[in-house]
Amino acid sequence: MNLEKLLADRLAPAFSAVAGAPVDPILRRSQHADYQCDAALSLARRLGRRPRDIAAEVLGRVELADLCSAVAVSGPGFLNLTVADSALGTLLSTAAADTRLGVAPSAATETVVVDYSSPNVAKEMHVGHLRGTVIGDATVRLLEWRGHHVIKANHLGDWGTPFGMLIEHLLDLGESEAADELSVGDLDSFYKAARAKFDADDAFRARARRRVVALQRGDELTLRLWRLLVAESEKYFLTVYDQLGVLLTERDFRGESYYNDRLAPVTDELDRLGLLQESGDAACVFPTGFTGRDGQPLPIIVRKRDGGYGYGATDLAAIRHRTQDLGATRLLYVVGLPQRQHFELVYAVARQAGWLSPPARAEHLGFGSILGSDGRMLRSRTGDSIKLVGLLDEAVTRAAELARQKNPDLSATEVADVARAVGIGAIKYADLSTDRNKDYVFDWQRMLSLDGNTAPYLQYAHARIRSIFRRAGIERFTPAPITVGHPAEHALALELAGFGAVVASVEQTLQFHRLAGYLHTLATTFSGFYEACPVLRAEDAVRDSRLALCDLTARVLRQGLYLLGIATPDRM
RNA sequence: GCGCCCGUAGCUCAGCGGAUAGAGCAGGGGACUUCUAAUCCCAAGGCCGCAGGUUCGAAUCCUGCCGGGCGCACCA
Repeated sequence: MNLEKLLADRLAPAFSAVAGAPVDPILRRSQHADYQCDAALSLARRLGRRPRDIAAEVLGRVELADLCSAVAVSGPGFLNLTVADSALGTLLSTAAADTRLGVAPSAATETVVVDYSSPNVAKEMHVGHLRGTVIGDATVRLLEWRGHHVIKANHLGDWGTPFGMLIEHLLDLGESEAADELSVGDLDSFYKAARAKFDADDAFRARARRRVVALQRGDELTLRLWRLLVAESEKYFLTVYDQLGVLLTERDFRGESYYNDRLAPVTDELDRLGLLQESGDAACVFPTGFTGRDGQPLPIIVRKRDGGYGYGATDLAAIRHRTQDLGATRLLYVVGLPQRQHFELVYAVARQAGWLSPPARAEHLGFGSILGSDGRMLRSRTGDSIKLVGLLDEAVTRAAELARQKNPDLSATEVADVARAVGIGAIKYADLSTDRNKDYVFDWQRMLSLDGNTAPYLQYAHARIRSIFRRAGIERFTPAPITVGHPAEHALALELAGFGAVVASVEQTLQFHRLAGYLHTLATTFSGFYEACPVLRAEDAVRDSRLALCDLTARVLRQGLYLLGIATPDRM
């Protein structure tokens, strides 16, 4: 169901014939027609001809009679295309009969690793983990739907110097008490207590340092305690993921420690390649083209002065593993924007070492911060970071109030289901509906609003369509052929026919706000259609066709929201 | 000092080198014996941070400023 591609595939040869070379027929939606083609304008200079003449010649050659009811040269040389109702009807009838809604899997599927979420063991998940987890989840859903082999990599912070103090604190508390504290999700106070002792108590600090050494040496007792910390934390993270409704499971934890055995080989290989340099008693790689303060070259610290490996080494080992062992060709890192430079360095080193060569490539999917209404990073009144579970609970509570207030007919269980879908959906949608590079302002009022570009609005649009079928007493609907006639039907059909193009585009750019924007436009266009075109009150074939349009709209909304990780209740 | 991100309507944001810069919210006006008004329709609202440049054409590309945020060696 990629109408845009159908049109482009007809225009391209006509343009190529006129230009004598391959031409991209720059096609886009238009206010002046259904689609406009801008290629003649950009071609004018190259061909030394007037753009309107080029457009006219293309118009003479292009074969569009079956797809368009009108094609005309307009303005300085645009080609305005009006899609034929008959073509829309055929296209949508086919899509409606397809479980994939006419969106085929990607032509070139590949193995993709998505590195995201990545909380730290024995540390609370806070709002800072929200965006990474939500964007990563949407990335996984979309790429999987397009048929790629997607490997979820939850790069857990499960190794490093903090574990000395955490293990010593665990010993102070006693194993079972510590496990209790962690399993109920009180990670924050556990970590803070350890930290406080580390900062205040010299003897504790000394113990913690010895413990780190024991851990790195592979001391059995120490490792057992470390595993206890990791296991309890993972258990807790899984409850958060469950509440958030993301696809991450226990199989996706791939902590930093996973790469421990590979750090020495990676370092040796960098050395053999002549990339490793001693600098200030540390073993570093200085990729070309990066400078920091005072114009000094920027290093990736592979091995620290104390002999331990830096996180750069772990990141390099992970890249090598992902491309060489897992056979991945697309490496995605859903990590906050502040770490941009770090990843640029890592990718540069990996390329120089030959672990990241075409077609394999890495991409940092950075994202901005979540801000409070004061325009500063979202924090609690006391200035602490906000616990993610608290935020999610509040979303569900607020949504439950809303559901009870708006629809008193719902049963208690229905309210609970709707509240979860709407509350969690609202948070995710607020995140995914704006450009991920930008910071965004967290605002309960706005994200839970029933109108505007929000999850509740889209969920309502979906539920409203489902209610049409309930009212009609239709349990399982078999789509009838779709016939497009009324202008509002035409507008809706045109939107529906654009779903495939949006999905294909987001597959490349991973700009989920485009998908969100598409769904919002689809929902408002549907509302216009529903306002203008009677459905159940229409007669026979028209009624069946309109029901099919309704059904297809509901399914596209449902699938689109699913790709964003958002649930669509049948009733609201 | 070097680098990255951001600056578009009162607010929150779209805008992929092309026609008169678009939505939503708030504020103004209208439409309920309803196919769920949790909706829809109408009007209003803009030196696209500033200044140059490239181009037939710039919110979009380039350069330089201004403003906000964030990085820049042994934490991840």
